[in-house]
Amino acid sequence: MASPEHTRKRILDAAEALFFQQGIAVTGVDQVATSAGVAIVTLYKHFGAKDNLLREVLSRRLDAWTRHWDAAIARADSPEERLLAIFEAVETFRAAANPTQWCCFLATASERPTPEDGRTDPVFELIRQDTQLVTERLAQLAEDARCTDPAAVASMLLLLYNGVLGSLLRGAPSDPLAQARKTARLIIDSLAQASPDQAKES
Amino acid sequence: MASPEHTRKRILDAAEALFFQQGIAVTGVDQVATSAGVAIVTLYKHFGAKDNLLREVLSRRLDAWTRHWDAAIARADSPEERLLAIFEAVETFRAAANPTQWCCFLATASERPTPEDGRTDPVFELIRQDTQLVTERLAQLAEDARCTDPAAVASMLLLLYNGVLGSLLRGAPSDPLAQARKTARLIIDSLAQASPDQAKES
DNA sequence: CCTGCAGTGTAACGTTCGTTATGCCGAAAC
DNA sequence: GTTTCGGCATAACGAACGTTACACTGCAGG
Repeated sequence: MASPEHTRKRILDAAEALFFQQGIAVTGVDQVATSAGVAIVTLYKHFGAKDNLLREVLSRRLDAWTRHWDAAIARADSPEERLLAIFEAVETFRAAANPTQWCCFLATASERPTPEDGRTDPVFELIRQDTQLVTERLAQLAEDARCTDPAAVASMLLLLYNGVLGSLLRGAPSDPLAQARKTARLIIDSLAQASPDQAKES
Repeated sequence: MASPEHTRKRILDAAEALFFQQGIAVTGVDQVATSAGVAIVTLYKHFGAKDNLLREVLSRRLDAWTRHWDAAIARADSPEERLLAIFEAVETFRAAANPTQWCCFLATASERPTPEDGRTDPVFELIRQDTQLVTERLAQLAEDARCTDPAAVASMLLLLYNGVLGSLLRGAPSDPLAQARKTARLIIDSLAQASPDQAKES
């Protein structure tokens, strides 16, 4: 009934849920173990330290998020829809995975001291990877959509994406994904094949 | 050299900076006291408990934010500009106050367990007040601007506002305020006195 | 049968944290 | 000159936390 990987997964699931529903620092290791139905010793056999556990949770999360976004892009059938796929991905991802308050990476960044220059923190490295993934992908998708100003479109969509995540945490607006999709369509329609004169301004 | 109120303010300033640059739970009371240049005993004489300190920091922050927003609205000279004033307020507020990573209220919500129904947490009450302030004000301003769908405009602007805050935390896009202003203008121009047919969809 | 593995329970250690008690100092007020 | 007030230093307590050690159980495979 308990293969090592299954135990591992249970611990990761419990940690993900607790860390990002109530906060990382405020969640004790024993609470994670109890919620996963394992002994504290078992948790430490698997992960060694709380920070490693957090790192593996975030790493798994980054993989899952990438796959969901990949799938959403693959389902879309036009460059414009592929730009909007990020919001589809948020929806399917939240439906499939352990529902957390909002974004695990931003939540971690929020309650963790930024490492002083020179120091390299593997957890912050994952946060950086997440930001890099979203930034570069949106830039690429905006280019593929032949926008007149791809960089501007990418920036605005990243702003909307961050807005969706922040809105999930705040609880308002209540339907951030719908609002983001509407706004994104507005942006794309205005800056995609729009007349070049109104695309020039700052 | 040290009036009681001055000492109080120094403690609040230090707490605000530390809490929201590196996280609340991760910041010890002694660290706040040291940073403020006061003794731990003095801090407890003034606030009694860490949670009260946090509450007063947030309360002061809500007041200051309200005032900055008021001023930005007063400076604007058209209904559309008054809708956009929230982004001006973010800018002047961040320039004037202790610069924090992002939004104190969302940061607090992120690392704090949501109180179970029935329980009433004064800190969460302040978070709720912040959300209520932003929501209601944007709705009112959208009405004043005679938008065809004021509720939709208010929701989108709240999404953008949350996007600005989240982007500040993420560090990308690098100029969230500029992106938000551009996007907001797009929204307002499209849904303000726009032709009623395209305002009906979804 | 015995070896090895995955997991459990208990207990403990060292640290940090929030909080409080005690006693002292310096300056302003009467 | 003494009282009062705001603040400081030290020390301590109890609780919680991250972490580890030790001894035990149950099960699979040779």
